[in-house]
Amino acid sequence: MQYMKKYFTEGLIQFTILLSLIGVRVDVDSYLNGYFSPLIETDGGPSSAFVQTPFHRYRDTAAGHQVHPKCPELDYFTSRRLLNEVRALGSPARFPTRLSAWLLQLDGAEENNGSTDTDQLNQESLGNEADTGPEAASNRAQEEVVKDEDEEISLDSLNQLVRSSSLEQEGVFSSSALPPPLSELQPRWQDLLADFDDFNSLVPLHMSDLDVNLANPISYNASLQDAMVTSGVDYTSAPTRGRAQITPDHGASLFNLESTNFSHSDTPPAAAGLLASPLFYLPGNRSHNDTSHSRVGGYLDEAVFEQISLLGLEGLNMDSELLNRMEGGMHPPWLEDVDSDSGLSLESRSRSPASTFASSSDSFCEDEGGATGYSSEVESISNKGGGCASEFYHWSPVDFSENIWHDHTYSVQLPEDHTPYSWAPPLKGIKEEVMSEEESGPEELSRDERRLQALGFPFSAPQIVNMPVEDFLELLEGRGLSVSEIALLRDVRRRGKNKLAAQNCRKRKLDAILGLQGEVEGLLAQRDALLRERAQTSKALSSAADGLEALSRDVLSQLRDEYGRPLSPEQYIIHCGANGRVAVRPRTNTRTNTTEAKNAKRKKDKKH
DNA sequence: TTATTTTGTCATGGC
DNA sequence: GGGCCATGACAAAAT
Repeated sequence: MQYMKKYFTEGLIQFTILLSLIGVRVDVDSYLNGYFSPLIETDGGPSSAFVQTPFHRYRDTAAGHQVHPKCPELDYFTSRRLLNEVRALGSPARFPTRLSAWLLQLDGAEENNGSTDTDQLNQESLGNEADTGPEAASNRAQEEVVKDEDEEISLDSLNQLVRSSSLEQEGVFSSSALPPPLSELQPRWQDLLADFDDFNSLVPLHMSDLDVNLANPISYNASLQDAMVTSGVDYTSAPTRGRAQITPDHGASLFNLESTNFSHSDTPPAAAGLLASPLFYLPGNRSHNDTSHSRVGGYLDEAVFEQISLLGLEGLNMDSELLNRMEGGMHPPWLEDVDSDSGLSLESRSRSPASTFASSSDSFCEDEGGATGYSSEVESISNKGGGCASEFYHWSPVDFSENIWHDHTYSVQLPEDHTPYSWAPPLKGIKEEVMSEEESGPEELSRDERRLQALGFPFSAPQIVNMPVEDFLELLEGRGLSVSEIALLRDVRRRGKNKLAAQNCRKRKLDAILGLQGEVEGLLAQRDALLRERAQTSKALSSAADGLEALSRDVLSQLRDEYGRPLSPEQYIIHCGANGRVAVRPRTNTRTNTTEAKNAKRKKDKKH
């Protein structure tokens, strides 16, 4: 099944290239990630990332520079975002200047946009290729070879040491038929012992190198990062692949190489070839402006005016102060503050309509099938034509169907695109929205959004959540809201913030688990390496001991006792004192049989 | 249909 | 004291 999928994917890519040749825009990346059909028009908006945290920025890539497929760095999405801003505020008629300017800028933006982003993207891609390409991999491989050579050198040195000692002994004692006097043997023994000192010094040096090598966390971190971004798509080659995503402007994400499983070896040329391919819309490429660009621009215009036409242009009785604040700049101060530590969606697709509303902290009921509880209260207030609720009730309710978020993917959003009023759904949400509109009608609203909508409150839940506390308190106090309304707003804010906090917490927990997993793997690898090192050292030491034993026997066989008889190795040993003097001493009872002791030691080592 | 995972929410504690 | 954040626990939705 995997092979079939692989072949199907490759075939799909080839088919996509053919479609691109004939001018059909295909979003392969989105298709391969299962967000929506590759041929469907991406109608939606920027990523759901309303606020961001560093880990969200780094979620999908080890280096943190990978462009997420949902990344709203496209003018098309920017335009949709502006549209959503207008819609979120109730009516475009409230901001005629801004809206007109925006609409007039569309054509200019079509011509001017995209090239810089794409240029930068390509440069980053090439830069990443240079940093993480096969050259870097080759360097890493060379480093590993050097490390291996170090180990081999250490072991070879040890073996040569033992062999040289033996050869030297043979040369010394075979050169003369008569046994040399002990005074002549002593320097030789000192040389041999000095060699053993060198041998001793070799082991800790080697072990320290081993520690350095094994303690190097880079490899573990890299694999961990790879594992973290591996989700259905093989990202294991990401570090060397670099960012080869081709992202033309206006949302026409033509190809995303990250969705294809290139191997380490063929990725750089493949990426370079694709970058240079006329199939991709590169900055300055004439075909870009002539084909996809204009076509997407046409889609944009159609979509924009279609959406505007759906908004309704009737006037709204907006609170003048709020209106002034919003008209003063489509980015109120509290909404500029959304670049916080979370890239999570505040809005979520509502749970089941039948989900129970069991919050004990507020007094609002589900407003389905006839508003009850708080909704009815709001309605009653508005019907009476008094109170703050009536003010908000005349607001054109925010079209929350366009603001349904269900981004559980911690998507990345570029800082320049985090316009707080843009509550367009992420791509996944787009898919759901498209499907829902075609099949089952508009998406259901979240519980809080339904309440806010029933209240006719001019702010969406994310706006309530992200506005500074000063503005929020001013909102609560300066509007003459009822206790239940204040409780609702407080609950909305509290739940929204806690939702983000929970998502951050879970992400941190996951990262911690993955980090610990990598650490455990690293420690296991280090343990294995140390065990291998110990075995090698023991083997070398045993060999050296054998050589020493042979040398001792050779020396003793050539020595004579006072009666002219050769010394028996079973009765005498050659002892080296601390001062370097070498002497022949009778064996003691505790050390009568070195062979047995040696064998016992070997058995003991084998057990380990 | 069931088991597992994901997500939202609440409660609690610390800052 | 209030707001915010982190986190465990629970329930419901999603897979």
